[in-house]
Amino acid sequence: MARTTPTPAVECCTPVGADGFDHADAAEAAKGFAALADPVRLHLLSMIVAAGEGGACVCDLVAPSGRSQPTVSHHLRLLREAGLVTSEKRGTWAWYHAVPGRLEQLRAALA
Amino acid sequence: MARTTPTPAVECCTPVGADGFDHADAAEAAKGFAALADPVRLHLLSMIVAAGEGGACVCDLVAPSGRSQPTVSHHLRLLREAGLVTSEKRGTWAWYHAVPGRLEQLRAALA
DNA sequence: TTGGTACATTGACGTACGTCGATGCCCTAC
DNA sequence: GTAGGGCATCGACGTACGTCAATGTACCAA
Repeated sequence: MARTTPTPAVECCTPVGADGFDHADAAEAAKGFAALADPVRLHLLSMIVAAGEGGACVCDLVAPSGRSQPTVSHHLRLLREAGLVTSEKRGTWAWYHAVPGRLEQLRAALA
Repeated sequence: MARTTPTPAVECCTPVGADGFDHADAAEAAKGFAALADPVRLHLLSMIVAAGEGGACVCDLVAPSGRSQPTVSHHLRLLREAGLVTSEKRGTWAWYHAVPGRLEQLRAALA
């Protein structure tokens, strides 16, 4: 805390009281941003978003990412756990879809 | 790469070619999001943004963050290195200002 | 000069992350 | 059933992160 100890001669400033963030909200938003804090995941997410309605197949995400298949699977899991994408298994292949609401939510946190 | 090895009977999907992200852009955006990937930094940034034109004094950021002064200093340094805030030393105190352009830039990356 | 205040830096510690090779599970084709 | 491909999980490794106590630096007041 500022100025709990003997105060210097001059006031430092007017305390900033209003912070728009609840602590729980901050933790929630931080998790979302953490999922975006890696170039590989941004790349994957951008491809999934670009795939639109139909979704994107993992088999077409591995090569462009330049990472091994297990690594891609790991990143997709993180994106899923952050609520940014959903996954669906269709026969042999796994399809990932973007969650626009979650993106919008994070964009709103940057106001 | 998908389908470099003998193809199964059915095509998996139509490859997603168009990803809006240049690799360099992705790395740049990832650094910005990494700076937002911590509740403490989100809290600090929100207070600095709320302080507006005048900026926020560090002495009023430490207590609300619930972290030690060195830890707050560390987080402020990361925010500064990510281009989200600037710092200015005025006499005894240090003032931090938000960089609205950088925030806008990251918000745009979520499109 | 001497003392105290504001902030940054350093060093250390535990933990989480990014990456890969190896392996396991499920589905499809034959 | 058998074989093979798609994807997730596991185990291991190096690195980066979040945190604090201790210390350093700059400034102000008496």
